[in-house]
Amino acid sequence: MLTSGQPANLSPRGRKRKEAGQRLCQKGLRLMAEKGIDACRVEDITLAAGLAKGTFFTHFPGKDALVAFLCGQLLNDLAGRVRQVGLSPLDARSLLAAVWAVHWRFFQLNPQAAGFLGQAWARASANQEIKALWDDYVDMLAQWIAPAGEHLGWPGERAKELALWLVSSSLGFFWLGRPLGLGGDVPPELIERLGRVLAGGPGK
Amino acid sequence: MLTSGQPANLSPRGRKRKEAGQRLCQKGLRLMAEKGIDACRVEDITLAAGLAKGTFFTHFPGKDALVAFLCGQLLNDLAGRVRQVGLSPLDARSLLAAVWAVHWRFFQLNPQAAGFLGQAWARASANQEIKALWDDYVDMLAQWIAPAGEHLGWPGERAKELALWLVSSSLGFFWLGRPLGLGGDVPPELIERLGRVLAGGPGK
Amino acid sequence: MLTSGQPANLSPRGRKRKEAGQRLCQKGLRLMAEKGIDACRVEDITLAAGLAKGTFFTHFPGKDALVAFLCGQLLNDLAGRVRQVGLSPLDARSLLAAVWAVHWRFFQLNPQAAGFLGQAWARASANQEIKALWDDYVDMLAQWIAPAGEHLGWPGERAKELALWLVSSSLGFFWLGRPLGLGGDVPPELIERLGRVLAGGPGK
Amino acid sequence: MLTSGQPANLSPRGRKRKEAGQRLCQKGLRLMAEKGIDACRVEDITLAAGLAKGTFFTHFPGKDALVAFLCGQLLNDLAGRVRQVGLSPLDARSLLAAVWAVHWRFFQLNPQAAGFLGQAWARASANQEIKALWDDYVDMLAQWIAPAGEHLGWPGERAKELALWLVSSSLGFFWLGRPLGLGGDVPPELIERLGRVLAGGPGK
DNA sequence: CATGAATGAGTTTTCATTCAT
DNA sequence: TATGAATGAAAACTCATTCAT
Repeated sequence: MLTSGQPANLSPRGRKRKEAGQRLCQKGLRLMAEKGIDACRVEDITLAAGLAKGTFFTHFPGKDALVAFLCGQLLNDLAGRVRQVGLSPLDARSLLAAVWAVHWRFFQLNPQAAGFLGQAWARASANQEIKALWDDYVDMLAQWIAPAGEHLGWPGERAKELALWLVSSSLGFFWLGRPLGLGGDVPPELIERLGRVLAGGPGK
Repeated sequence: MLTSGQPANLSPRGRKRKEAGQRLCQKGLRLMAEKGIDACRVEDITLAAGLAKGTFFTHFPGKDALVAFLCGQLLNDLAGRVRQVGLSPLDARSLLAAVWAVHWRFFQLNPQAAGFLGQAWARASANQEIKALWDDYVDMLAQWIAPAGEHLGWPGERAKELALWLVSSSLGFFWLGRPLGLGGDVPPELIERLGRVLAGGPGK
Repeated sequence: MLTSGQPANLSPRGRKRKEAGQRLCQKGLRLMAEKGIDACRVEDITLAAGLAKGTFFTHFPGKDALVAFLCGQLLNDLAGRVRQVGLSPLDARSLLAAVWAVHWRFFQLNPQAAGFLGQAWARASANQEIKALWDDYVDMLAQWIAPAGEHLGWPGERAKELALWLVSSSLGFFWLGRPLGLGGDVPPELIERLGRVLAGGPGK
Repeated sequence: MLTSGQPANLSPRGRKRKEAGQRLCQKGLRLMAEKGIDACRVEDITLAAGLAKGTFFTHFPGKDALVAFLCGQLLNDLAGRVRQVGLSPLDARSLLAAVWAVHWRFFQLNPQAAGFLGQAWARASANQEIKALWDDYVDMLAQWIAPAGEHLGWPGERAKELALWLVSSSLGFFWLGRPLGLGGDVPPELIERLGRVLAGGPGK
């Protein structure tokens, strides 16, 4: 696998191998997001990474494993950003808004992530590993925002739905929007207003 | 094709064929939504419809055609419901809220539709027909809601993004939520509150 | 089948059916010669003949049967022309030349026949009926020309080879030539000279 | 591809692969000539070559490619033999006779070649590559024999037809003859006489 | 470890033929 | 008899995965 604890003391050989694995991830993410997970062959990825087809299987047990690994990586990344939001004390509303904004910005700046996760999600029904990753992520998010939600009158036992709403409204927007050429350049002030307009809020 | 024009006098043979075509659509929608468009073989669909494999190709030129046809049908259905919203005069905020609610309810009651459209979307980059259908739908929606949006300070030239937001936030929720067992039973009052909480609106 | 003995007293229904069968043969010959026997679907033929697909099988037991029938028809036609040559008394050389010329002209004027027979031949190994038709034709021809051949010193037990030579050198020329755009307009005097030049004859 | 350039240092792996490719060609030629190009499945070929079905497609992009490759190989072989005829100075008549004899002997000794080329030809209308190969071959041959033809009174602008005649009268004979069991054992002296008898030449 | 040739299961699609109407 | 919908066998081709070198 690729997640090696120690950051240091790698033999030059080990370093090269690690770099190869990272290239596999990078190129794999890009190609799968662009061409579609199914339409992207293992060989496309290894070719882009400058490796031979067979080498792929020394890094991952199979194509599905790469998909799951990338899912985990992206969700991990997101989780880290969400955690940082919690470091600064915020009132309930601001917390939710901040969490939402984290997701929005992440997908706006990583259209590949939106494209990839959107597709990967379609496999959740067939692939237990992916489903579990998403489940865990939404769970974690729900625990984080549950207090804020309850403070605003959102029932605690429905926190998962609130979390799902935060994720899906941002991921969905960019996933559906990218192929249409929409979303990439929405100016910040409009983003803030999005929910308000929708909700019939004051709009200022 | 499956155009459901006149319910008029069909020979018993014609009726049978039409029913077969509808069964193909129904079962196709269900199976593709559940197992994934790619994972669902043509034979799975015909078997479920009680037909032989080859019969599929007398109804549709290929698998892609069924996917596109179903996309068109679902978006058409949605468009019809949106149009009905316009019949009763509403202020800007209520209009947007109503349009959003139409989408939300549609996907809540048709989880298959969410599952299917979510996946079909992944093929928009590769399948021009599907992309065009989506493009047209978002376009139509944008024109419908542009005045209301402008009334609330949302720039008219960004109406497509607003439309996308309305669609994606509802489709995304149910698409991501269903495999997790979320979304199906969210009570109406929470749904109304969703956007408000998110947007930091009054929330009460 | 299509070969009905009685030329007359056909009910109007019978006449129509006979005409349909002839249309099937005509269009079938043309389409198969043009597109290739395998590439030409049964439906292509019935469509061109203004009939429904299923009707084909009330005229012929299968596609192969049409191919064989057309083979037989064409070879029959050829045989008839060859027989006419025998009616006028000719010396040995002139007889052979005349028989060859009959074939040559037939294929020059019926490029479809050359195209069709050429392909049909490829099926002789798999289709006993076609093989038998050819075998019979060559046999018949061999008996016709054997005396003339022997008169010129060609051993009688090799008459089949002589017959084959007469047929193949004309059929081959037009079959290979047509797709290249060659052969259709070779002027008569060159045709006469063909064999002489090749054989090193006087050439005048 | 199968370019047989240098017989030089090939890794044992490369040698094995090359041999596999050659086996594919050999068996493919034989099977297609015998059973018919269309009736011969890719798997028939690979099985005969001791390989798995999929391996075929690592050597050739598809079945058509093998057909075209074999066409090219056979015509190349023929071309080489024709070129050798030109090395020894001959008068016009002898040159034409020699060129014809080269074709005749080639097809007599390689009945598979006749069977295969005959069929491959039927695909010239559909397959541009094959058509081009034949076109080039006839063109080349025409240029070679044009002077000799003109010397004997055959118009230079009709040299292609003369070339076609030389090829088709030999290829046609063996192609049509083999399934009938004719042609394989025609003694040399009869071969020489063939054209003379046909042409009404001296016949002795 | 890296390589890339070999594998073969799996999928779409075609089309001759059957048969109920 | 004519029709055309249904059938299902067959074939080409793809590609994840294995494994000898």
